[in-house]
Amino acid sequence: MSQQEPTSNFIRNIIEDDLEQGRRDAVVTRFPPEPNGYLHIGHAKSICLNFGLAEDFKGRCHLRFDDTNPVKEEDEYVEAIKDDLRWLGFDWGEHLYFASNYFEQLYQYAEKLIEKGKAYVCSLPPEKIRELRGTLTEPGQESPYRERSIEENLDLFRKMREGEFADGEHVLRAKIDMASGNLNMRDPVLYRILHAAHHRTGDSWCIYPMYDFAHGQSDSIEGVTHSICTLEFADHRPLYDWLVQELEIFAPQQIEFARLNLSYTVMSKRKLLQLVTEKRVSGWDDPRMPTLVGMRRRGYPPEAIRDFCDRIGVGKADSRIDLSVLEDTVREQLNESAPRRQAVLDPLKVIITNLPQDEIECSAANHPQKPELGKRSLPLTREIVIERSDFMEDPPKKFFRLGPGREVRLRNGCIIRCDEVEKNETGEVIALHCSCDPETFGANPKDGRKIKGTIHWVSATRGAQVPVRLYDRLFCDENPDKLEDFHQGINPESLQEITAWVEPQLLKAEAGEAFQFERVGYFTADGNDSTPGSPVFNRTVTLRDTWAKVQNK
RNA sequence: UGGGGCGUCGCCAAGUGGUAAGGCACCGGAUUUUGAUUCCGGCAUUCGCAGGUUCGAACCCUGCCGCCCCAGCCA
Repeated sequence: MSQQEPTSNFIRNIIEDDLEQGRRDAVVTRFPPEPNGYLHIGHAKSICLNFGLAEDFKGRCHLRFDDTNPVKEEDEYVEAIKDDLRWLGFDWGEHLYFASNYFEQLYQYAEKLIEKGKAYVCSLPPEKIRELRGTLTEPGQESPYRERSIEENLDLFRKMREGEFADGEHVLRAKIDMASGNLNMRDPVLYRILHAAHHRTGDSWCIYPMYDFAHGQSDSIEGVTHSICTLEFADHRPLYDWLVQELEIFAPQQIEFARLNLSYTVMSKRKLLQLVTEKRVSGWDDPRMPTLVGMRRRGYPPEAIRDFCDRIGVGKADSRIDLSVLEDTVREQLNESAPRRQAVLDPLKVIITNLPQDEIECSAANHPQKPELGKRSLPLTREIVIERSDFMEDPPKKFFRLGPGREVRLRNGCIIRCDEVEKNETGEVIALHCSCDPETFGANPKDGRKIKGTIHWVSATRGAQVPVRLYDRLFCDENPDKLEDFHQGINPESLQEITAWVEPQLLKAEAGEAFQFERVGYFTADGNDSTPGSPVFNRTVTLRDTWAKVQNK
């Protein structure tokens, strides 16, 4: 992968400047997922950014679960997220944290705020709070409970903690400015009552801090210097800074960047969850999903995803990256690492009428550009199958494949000529009768004739048939998010299940192993459905196909 | 109409007053027992628009235009 200097971005510039000016003497970042769902490629951008920055500036990056909402979070997700992170290749070392570990500290911070007269218990019902918040253009109105005494606030807040009230009865609010143009500053709710068991703290608490009262303080407690988040939190920064200042604690700097959007896919957890619950896909790890588990199952190497995150850059402009960028990184990675094999997706029988022996052992390189990866043998028999699309009865001049009377090279084998086309009653071509030139195994024709085309094949008697899933983009609309209903953009042909012919070697494929099926694409043995001796292949990505491009003109 | 953010090639993105990096895509052409890979070459006289400052502006100033986000006791 690219060893050159990472391209600069505004966050790097800020950090470099902070270091040079002496505002900071170390770099501490963090990746703060909420354990309420699976990670997707958008999270990968944030992960690569945070861990990458820490690595480049010789600092550290924490993994902190932002678990302040017990009704949505589960331990199962914590483990899944850790697993994804490790798979991507990142290591948080000893720095695994949970916002819930700070609940007591956070509570003390809240009392401090009350004591400073900067927070109060508000007993308005939710609807009333919303009503008094005002609108985008009109200022809000102050809560009638805003001027409660410090003593009363403290007493009420302590009783909230003790469980003396029901959910929603009271709330702790910051006392800031109901007329602020920034809605987040209109006395935001800091704590709410929630009689719910938390995945880590169990029933110890019945009041839980809101995001705004947990995130910045958690950053502060951990000594995070640069708290990097997405653009929609920019409006929260004044509150983040206000809390840090009023609490008189270490001040991290929040920096916002634009979240990732990928063409032909949706990224919101809500929509992804919908795809799963509505059974439009087989699960969070369906190979068509933009989730990390899905991409892993599809066969995308983690290196490719990291390379992708490097290539797309970091900025503040809304953008949508073309899927081809991701596919390119996947191909680049797999081209290097995947052993080559032969497989036929859509078979057409070929009978080699004059093959000198029943079976000939052909030697094939596992990777033509890397002889060190060795060779394997490939059985060539009188009956083989080739790709239907490699034959045309009435081919155009530039078709370098098989046609009546035409010659073509069998990859890793010899040259054959199509002598006869066999059809059934309906006129469908069912087999080709060909003759071979036995002199051309591993050699060019003696008479100097040039054979332009090479096609792949599989022995019809020695090859095997295995299930293959051809995946395509989940959406045919470039930006499903802007559709009235994103379901309208779903690609009805995103999955095609077929039975393909593969060379004998492929039966030994192990779950997760990736291959290039020559001239077709990269395929990975499915991690869930493959069993020893009977792999199931997922098409990870096709090969570039300039011939298809020419044809479409 | 309040607050915040953004506008550099089809899609991303460097650039921070000295005369437009790079990647993807696209278009040639060479090599090739994968129409793959690899390799060469092409691809913004111009930076949302209009003025201004300057010897000189994508970068500074002014004014417009357009797009995104915010009214959860979600994160």
